[in-house]
Amino acid sequence: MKILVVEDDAETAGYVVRGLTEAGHTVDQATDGREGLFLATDGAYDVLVVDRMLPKLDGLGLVRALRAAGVRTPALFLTARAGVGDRVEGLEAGADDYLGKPFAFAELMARLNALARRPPLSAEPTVLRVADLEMDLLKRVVTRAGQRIDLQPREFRLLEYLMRRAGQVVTRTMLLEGVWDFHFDPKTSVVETHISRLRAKLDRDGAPPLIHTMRGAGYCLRAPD
Amino acid sequence: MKILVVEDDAETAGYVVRGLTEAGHTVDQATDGREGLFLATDGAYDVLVVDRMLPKLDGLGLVRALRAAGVRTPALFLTARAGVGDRVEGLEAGADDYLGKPFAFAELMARLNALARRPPLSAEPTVLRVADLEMDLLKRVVTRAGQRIDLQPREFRLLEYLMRRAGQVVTRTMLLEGVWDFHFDPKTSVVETHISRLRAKLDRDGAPPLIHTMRGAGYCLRAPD
DNA sequence: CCTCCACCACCAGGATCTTCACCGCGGCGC
DNA sequence: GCGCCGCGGTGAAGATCCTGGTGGTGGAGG
Repeated sequence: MKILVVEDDAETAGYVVRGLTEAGHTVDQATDGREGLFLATDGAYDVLVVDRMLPKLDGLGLVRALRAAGVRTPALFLTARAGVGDRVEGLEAGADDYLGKPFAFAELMARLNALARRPPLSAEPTVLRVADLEMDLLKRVVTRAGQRIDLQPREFRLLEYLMRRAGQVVTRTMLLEGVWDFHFDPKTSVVETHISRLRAKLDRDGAPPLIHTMRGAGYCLRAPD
Repeated sequence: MKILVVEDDAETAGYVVRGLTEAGHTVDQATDGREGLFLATDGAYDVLVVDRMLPKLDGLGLVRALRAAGVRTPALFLTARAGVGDRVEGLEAGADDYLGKPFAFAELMARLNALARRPPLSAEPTVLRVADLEMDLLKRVVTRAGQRIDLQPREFRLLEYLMRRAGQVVTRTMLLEGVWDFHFDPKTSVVETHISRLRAKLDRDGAPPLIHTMRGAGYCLRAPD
């Protein structure tokens, strides 16, 4: 899930961003309304978390502008007080939900899931499987043929990305964006390096390789025939 | 299904009773603890819905009295506050589940079904166990390999949280929220400090470590392989 | 055979975790 | 009230571990 957090208060922002990141989401951050609007207009987010009061352009204006631009990404407002008046105003502007500060992170998460129309925890697949490779997202444990494999955070993220797109070709650019949050080409072989490390761990004792190189295109995780 | 609702607030009571009746259940009602106890003692109910705060005899006392009288009908507490402290208190008294107000009727229904379906013997576990580590919630006693370990209140809370989620990764954010009731990032190493203290007590005489660091993710309480 | 791309061993910088000493606050006994 | 004591939070120092960059090697494809 890709989330944009627009919040000027560094403390709140940090807390939210950290929590969302820990929960395995990709998070971008903006500290004022103008920047938020700029980022949000590309529409690549699943959901927005927007502070009601912001420098340059406040939350209300931001969402109104977004809607006017035809962006329908659901937005949740963070607000000091969530009185009825505020709520109406916010909903008219095109917000989808409200959360008063201070709030419990768990509640934020639940509401975001609801907004993004994701089934809450229960239905969320907690285990990814490709051939004899398993990844348990809750336990953060990966096994191949029942054998435990431990991965570094980045390796884990990389493998998760690949497993969620098993059978598809995944380009280097996709990986840089999805796993590294790089929106540019670092001109180094970070990706290759990590693919290499991952292979070394996955195919340890002569197991058939799962990660296939698509020369000139990218990589593909697929069960061997 | 036969259900007893003990609730003094007429509005909430009406809401719950109507919903349950419409769902095809037989519902009795009491408006204070004394009356509730009187009705519940005949044990003819499948499940009880009990407000935490009641005139005459509060929910805690009611359930305690019932259990003392040998009635094991599962009980669900409705409560304004559902903090960890309250929960522990409630569990000690013999409640089986908690639901904070305000609540969705669907959730109440789901929880009641779960409670009623539960084999009566296995009431909410009063003892948590992970490998050779045991925590008795009633006695507030923790032992490792039979050896008593005493913990400070906060350490106890932390360990309880971890044990209830044994095998899963628990993020720092989850801990701050669930154990400290912090809804923000304190930007200090409170969590780490207490994890450290807990480890020191748990793994005293060279016992294999139970708390595993998931670098970049959080911690995980798990039996060693 | 040549070129380009992919692979991987190695390293240093830095992020993250661990531990420790210290201190404040509140409870308790006097 | 007063002072002691113990719990629990703070912050910094040090250990540990990750990770991205570099560059040489090897193999695929033309």
